[in-house]
Amino acid sequence: MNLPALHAALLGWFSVQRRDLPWRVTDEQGRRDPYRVWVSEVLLQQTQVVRGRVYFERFLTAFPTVQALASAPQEAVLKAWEGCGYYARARNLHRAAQQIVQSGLPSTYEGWRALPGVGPYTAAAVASLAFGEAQAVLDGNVRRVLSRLYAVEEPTPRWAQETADALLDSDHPGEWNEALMDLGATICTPANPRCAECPLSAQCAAFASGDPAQYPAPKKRAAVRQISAVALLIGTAQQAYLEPRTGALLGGLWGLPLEEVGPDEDEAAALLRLTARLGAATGRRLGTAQHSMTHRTLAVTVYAAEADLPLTPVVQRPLPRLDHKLLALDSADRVQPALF
DNA sequence: AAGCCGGGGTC
DNA sequence: GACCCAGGCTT
Repeated sequence: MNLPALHAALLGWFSVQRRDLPWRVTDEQGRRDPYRVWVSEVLLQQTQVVRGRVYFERFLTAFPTVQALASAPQEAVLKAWEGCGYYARARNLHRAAQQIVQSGLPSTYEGWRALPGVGPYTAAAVASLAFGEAQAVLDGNVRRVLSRLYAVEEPTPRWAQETADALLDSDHPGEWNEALMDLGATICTPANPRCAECPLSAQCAAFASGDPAQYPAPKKRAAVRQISAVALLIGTAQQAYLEPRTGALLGGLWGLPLEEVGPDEDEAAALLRLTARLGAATGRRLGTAQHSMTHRTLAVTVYAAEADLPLTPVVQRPLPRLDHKLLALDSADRVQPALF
């Protein structure tokens, strides 16, 4: 591989085709705010740029500085993250902000890597983009570009990182990293890559093979589980009894009280468990909502219920999309006597 | 190394 | 429905 030619080709393309993104703004000296870079990188973990962009604006408005983030309640941080998924990212971001206020802002790869929620990718991205350190990022885009460049169908993590390290333009590490990712996102796409517009096609083994899209081979994925559950709406879609969710799944968020329908169980049994736990009286059936997550498909049936429990305004709590769907079953066709 | 963690875009 | 997305943490 001719490295100088590779660097010149990609950086030349990037100088013209780079995407204009809010976390790429620089000051008069051409420096970026490390806080903005860090927030954007965490937001973009397993999240596409178009969506990350919306949440970035929302998040930076709520927490313009690392001090503002550190001093906010965790629930406010999760509220700004509501609907974005992978909520451990928000909890870790919050914890890391508090560590930064205590111990100072890291300026090296190793320093960033030590913070919660900052892995090899994010540490390399912040170190190179905000501090000019020569660290190569390896994300899904880079993995795919390298897989094609060398026609390696099943790149191991080790091979991919070593190859990314070897190709890095140490004189322009931040630019190089972003250029490689932009190429993967806009030209070297998973399906139907636009090789005719690619600045690296002349050096690309997958292009030479005639079927670049076969690289890399698809990853094997875990089977999706089907889950049924029942939930109670005590109150209204605007003002309801909500429970905090704990554990890995949706931890830190709130939602309607919910019970899973066991494999050898009918819905009535789960409903009985739920009403017994809360001392609630079941009302009418409001409907069933379907919700799919990466690893499971949920069918949740919601019942109206009465109980002597505190109601809180829904807008005050961070709720996952699932619970917004459940609340939407309390639809306009339901008469709300309190309003009349 | 493999599972788990959301939600949505795209083909 | 399959596959993916500027991944990281836990086991």
